[in-house]
Amino acid sequence: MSNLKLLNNCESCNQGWKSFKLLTKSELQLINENRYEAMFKPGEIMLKQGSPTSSALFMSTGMAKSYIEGNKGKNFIIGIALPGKLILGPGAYVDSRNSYSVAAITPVHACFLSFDIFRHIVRSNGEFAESFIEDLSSKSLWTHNRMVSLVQKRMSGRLADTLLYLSDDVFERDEFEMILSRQELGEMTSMAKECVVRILKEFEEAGVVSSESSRIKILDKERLIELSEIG
Amino acid sequence: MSNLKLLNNCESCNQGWKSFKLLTKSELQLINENRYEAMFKPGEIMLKQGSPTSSALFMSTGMAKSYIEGNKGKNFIIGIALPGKLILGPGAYVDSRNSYSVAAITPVHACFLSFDIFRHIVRSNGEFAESFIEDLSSKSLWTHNRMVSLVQKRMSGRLADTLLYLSDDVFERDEFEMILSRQELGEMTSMAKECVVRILKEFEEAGVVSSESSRIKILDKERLIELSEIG
DNA sequence: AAAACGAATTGATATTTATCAAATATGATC
DNA sequence: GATCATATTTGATAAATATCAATTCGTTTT
Repeated sequence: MSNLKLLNNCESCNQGWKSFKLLTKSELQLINENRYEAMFKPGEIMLKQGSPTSSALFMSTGMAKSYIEGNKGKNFIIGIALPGKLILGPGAYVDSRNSYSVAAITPVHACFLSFDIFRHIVRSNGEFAESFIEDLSSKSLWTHNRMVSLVQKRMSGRLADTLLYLSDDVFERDEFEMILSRQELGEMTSMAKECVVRILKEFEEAGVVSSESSRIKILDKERLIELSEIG
Repeated sequence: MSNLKLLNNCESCNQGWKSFKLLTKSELQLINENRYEAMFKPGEIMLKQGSPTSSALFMSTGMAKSYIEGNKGKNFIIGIALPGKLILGPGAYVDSRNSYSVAAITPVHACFLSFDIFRHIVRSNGEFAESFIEDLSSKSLWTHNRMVSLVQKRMSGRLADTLLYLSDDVFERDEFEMILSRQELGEMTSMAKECVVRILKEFEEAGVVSSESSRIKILDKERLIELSEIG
């Protein structure tokens, strides 16, 4: 991991979190002066569960997976971290520990921002605080939906949900590089990797998706949504 | 549901949320003047999923269940709402809809507080905002733990977790009234009610818990924790 | 190109969990 | 206390999912 300062400042960063628009010039400058820029190669851990939450993380390019290291070494993938979104686990405000790990999937370019300063600004800037609360809330809402999906749907419904997530929220297109291995898809949908293979094959045979090498294409989105709803 | 004003004001309410201590006199008064007090009988719905989040809710006495109405009428119980804790779903800051329902289990005495005013104070009082963020964060952390438990553990581990939750967090003692039906225990642990019965019986036969009528006693907490860890 | 490695796939089987139907218990109501 | 409704329990069975072992495939290394 190299650590050159590649961006001049946060103001010129076009991947900045939208909430940063609510900061004053001096607040933004404070953030800017206390950031640390880094590059990660695929597979490298950017944030380790259990380590102190000394910083909030922003990605300017690349994709990463957020995951919880659960019981007996089994991981649970929370979701894909994307540029322009805040990465700051709930532990920051509870026990000052990162509540999950984050690992780069593609090459990642990211900034670590001082959490102390972040916290200070949250206290003093009400609009920013509200915006942060909105961010926390929408993540929480997403987690709730996720939980209901995982708990109430069968494998095909869960896998359909994850394919829709990748298509709608991550790549914003119907054809995309499958950046997760079958194992990882399993860690996201609570399935054994072999079952991922089987259900995916079912989807292919039904003409819902096609996959050549590592590329996935959603052929029949209607049907995929239906599969998600059937559960 | 009757609606007498039984408490004079928030200041004298000894069940108030701890964050309220951070409010100024005038802020607390504002809250107080815009609250609406209500009593609920067991089974009555206090907050309905999907309805507008016009208010935050505080219970001064009683217990309620928070639950998501999921796919095909199946419920998922998030947890037990207790006096002195804020009830305000993440939807408030996202789509202005209650993201889950809340129903009284015992008789409940509660106050509805204007969300507009709550929101206004969050913006203007940084300490209060931070305290609210801490609250959101700890709920979020709890949800993450919950999700890992539900996804990675087998039935006995999940049920052990829920019994520990009731004992440690809800009743704060090892013997308590089982306020949830087997059906509801199932909605909390993602199990069929018949399976709840069976596993509970296993626990009894192993001398881990005892239950006479609707009273549950944890006899061997060590072992129950072990069961939770085994998963 | 051959070898080596890990990921993906497949089939067979075991385990876990849900469902169904029936019986029993519990509690509320008259 | 009899009756009704509902919750709990039980046993039998079915469905869903995981595991194991073997093979194939794709990449990288030699």
